[in-house]
Amino acid sequence: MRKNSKQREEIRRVLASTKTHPTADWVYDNVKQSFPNISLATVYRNLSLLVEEGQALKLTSVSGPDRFDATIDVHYHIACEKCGNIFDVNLPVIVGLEEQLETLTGFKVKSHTVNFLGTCTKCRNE
Amino acid sequence: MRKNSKQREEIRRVLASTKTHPTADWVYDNVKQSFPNISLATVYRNLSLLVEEGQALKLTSVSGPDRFDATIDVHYHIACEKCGNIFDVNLPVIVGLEEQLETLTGFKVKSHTVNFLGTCTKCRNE
DNA sequence: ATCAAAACAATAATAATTATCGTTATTGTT
DNA sequence: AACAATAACGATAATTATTATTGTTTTGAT
Repeated sequence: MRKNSKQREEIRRVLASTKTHPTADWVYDNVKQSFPNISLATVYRNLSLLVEEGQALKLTSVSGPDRFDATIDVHYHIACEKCGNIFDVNLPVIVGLEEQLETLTGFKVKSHTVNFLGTCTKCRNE
Repeated sequence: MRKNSKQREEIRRVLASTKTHPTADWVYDNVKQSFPNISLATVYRNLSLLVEEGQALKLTSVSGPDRFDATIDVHYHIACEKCGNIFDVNLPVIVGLEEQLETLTGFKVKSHTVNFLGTCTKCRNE
């Protein structure tokens, strides 16, 4: 049976407070403000729990640590090669893709992600 | 100035010989047949070089080590949650997406990937 | 209030990848 | 063909990211 904890609540809050798709380490640093003794392992443990429960997404990039996202409704991402930041993309979600793929392949398709790579507006002007 | 090496040539050959999107370790094991003394670091080093030169792609999955792909023309992937394998998807590449995104965001867009997650036909029937 | 189990902090362990370093191989130049 | 410069090598240490372990504390159902 799942039990609540102050720490998990705060991790959830910190993650939900940003759109920067932070790493576990970033969450750790921020949760420290209210829980100075929290352990990084606790942050990893709870981020995994949140992902497991469908309350957060784990993103994965070509290099660097995993990132987490409290926005769980389907949306796409673009990563900036230069600054490494990941941004949400406002494109409408492509519909019918998954069904098309199921018909085509016989797979059971659960989800899909679309990831763009490029240079963000800020980095272009530097 | 880049110099050739027998090892790099063999790594390239082994990677091109499969459609399984292997890990560095798998490539290492296979290259060992012709170069028993090769070092894993050499495999990593050369896979990175191939990626850098645009002769291979580095894929990234939600869990587990990075995977490499000698097929560089744009195509999409589907990962099986159960067996962990990654397969090529025969869907036509979506055109115009990147341009649309550039207009929308001011980003310079270089590439995009589409990754499906699901259960492959084989694992469904087990 | 009791008590089992869940969660914690601290930290060791593991997995994946990259860096270092002394040696070997490749390649342009004599 | 021999030479010199340096890229690449193999062995291995170091680093990074994440997960597992362990003894203690907190939670929540009874």
